[in-house]
Amino acid sequence: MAQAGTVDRILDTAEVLFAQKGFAETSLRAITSKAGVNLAAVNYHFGSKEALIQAVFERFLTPFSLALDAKLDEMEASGIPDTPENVLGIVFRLALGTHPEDPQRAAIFFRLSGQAYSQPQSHLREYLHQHYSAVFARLQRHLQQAVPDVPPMELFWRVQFSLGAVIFTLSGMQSLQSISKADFNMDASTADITKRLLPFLVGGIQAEVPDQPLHTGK
Amino acid sequence: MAQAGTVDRILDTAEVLFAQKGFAETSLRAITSKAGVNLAAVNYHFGSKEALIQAVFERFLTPFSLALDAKLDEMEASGIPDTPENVLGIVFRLALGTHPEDPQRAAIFFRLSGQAYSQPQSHLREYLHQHYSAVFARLQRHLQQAVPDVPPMELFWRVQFSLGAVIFTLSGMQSLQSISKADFNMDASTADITKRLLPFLVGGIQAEVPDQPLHTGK
DNA sequence: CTATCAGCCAAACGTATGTTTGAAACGTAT
DNA sequence: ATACGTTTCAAACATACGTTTGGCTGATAG
Repeated sequence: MAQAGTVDRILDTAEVLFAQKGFAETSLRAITSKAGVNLAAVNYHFGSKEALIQAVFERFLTPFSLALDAKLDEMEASGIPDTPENVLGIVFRLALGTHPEDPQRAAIFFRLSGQAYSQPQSHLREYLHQHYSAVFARLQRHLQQAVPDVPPMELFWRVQFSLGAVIFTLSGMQSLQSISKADFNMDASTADITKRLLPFLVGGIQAEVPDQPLHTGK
Repeated sequence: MAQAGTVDRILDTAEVLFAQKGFAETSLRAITSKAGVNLAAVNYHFGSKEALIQAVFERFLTPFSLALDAKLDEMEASGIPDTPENVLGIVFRLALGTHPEDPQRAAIFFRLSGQAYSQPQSHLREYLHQHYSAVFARLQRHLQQAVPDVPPMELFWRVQFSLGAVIFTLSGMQSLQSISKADFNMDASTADITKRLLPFLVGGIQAEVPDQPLHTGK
């Protein structure tokens, strides 16, 4: 078994640098030198840079999706009603609270997700879809219960819109904060923005569907 | 003056490849060979790769922001009321209609914007902010008129959320479409998604602000 | 004590990148 | 036709990257 120190130091450093500068812009040399390990360690322990990236995501998403599954179990068992507020609240509290020891970790989580989604080459995207689409579908089913009047197709897109709002905002927070600071002289933490996000998303998800038929291609 | 052919062929090819694969992942050799021009042409006409990227954005955003400014003038002159639907409608119609000769161009526009925003190194972001923050602020002022009950700070974030929903969804449309096709057996064009986006964003922007004070530090 | 083997290390390898160079080709005004 | 400034071109340059190599280290088992 790999000695704990090296592998974890690589993962810790890589996730920070990937979140800060992106995958292509972060070299293995930057990671290893900052982590204080030898350059060859990455290929020795992970096999390749791409495998490193996947490992970083796996360490993030596996605990998250397990916890989300458990919370949804809990919700179903205790009869808490499916409202948009409840379903989205679970997700947000989990995203913010999965690593209570390090509040900045949540920001890294979102920035990494943003990087993954804007990555045009789809290797990583397919990997994520394969490993985590089940929990995602379950989430969407609960939301559908919450807003039965919204057609499933419409809801699918609204979930995508919500994902976009969340990931985009929280992954770009650093720069947005400087803008908001300049214009409003005020800070904003990840938790703050999340609180603002909730009513926005709820309002969007349960908005009335216009009854004029959408032009859906003949 | 530069010969029109070479410069435009480079810009045409670069914007497509940047949108498809990202900035770092697109080499000058890929651009120049696909464009049928010499490798050195990029550095000769633009100076550097980074300048090329900025030139691509300028060609996109300058006409867009000019047209948006004109439309807002028009709106103010003709006394059309500031409602979220009207303001957002103007933006969307413009984004979709600025290049009527090529409907795919709108998709490229959104993909490029997504690339720009997810780019963690802030050179491009600062450039965009410097050149286009004025129109952006004007847009936000109109929205503020539309929803006077939403505090300015709250509205600022809701605009960011909206931007995220738009850019994220439309820039990732290609892959999202394959998902939605698999789950719902249905296509979706940029125009379709835009139609779905509008009620979602309006619902989010004019959602009631929770009166419990936000935990803002302390 | 010695053999073993996973982990570590410095060094090198091959490749791809952005950029620069100097000469050729071109168009245009004299 | 000639001279001149601009544009194009093949080639080379320097650098950075991901990956591989072969030997070294140190703990563990026989």
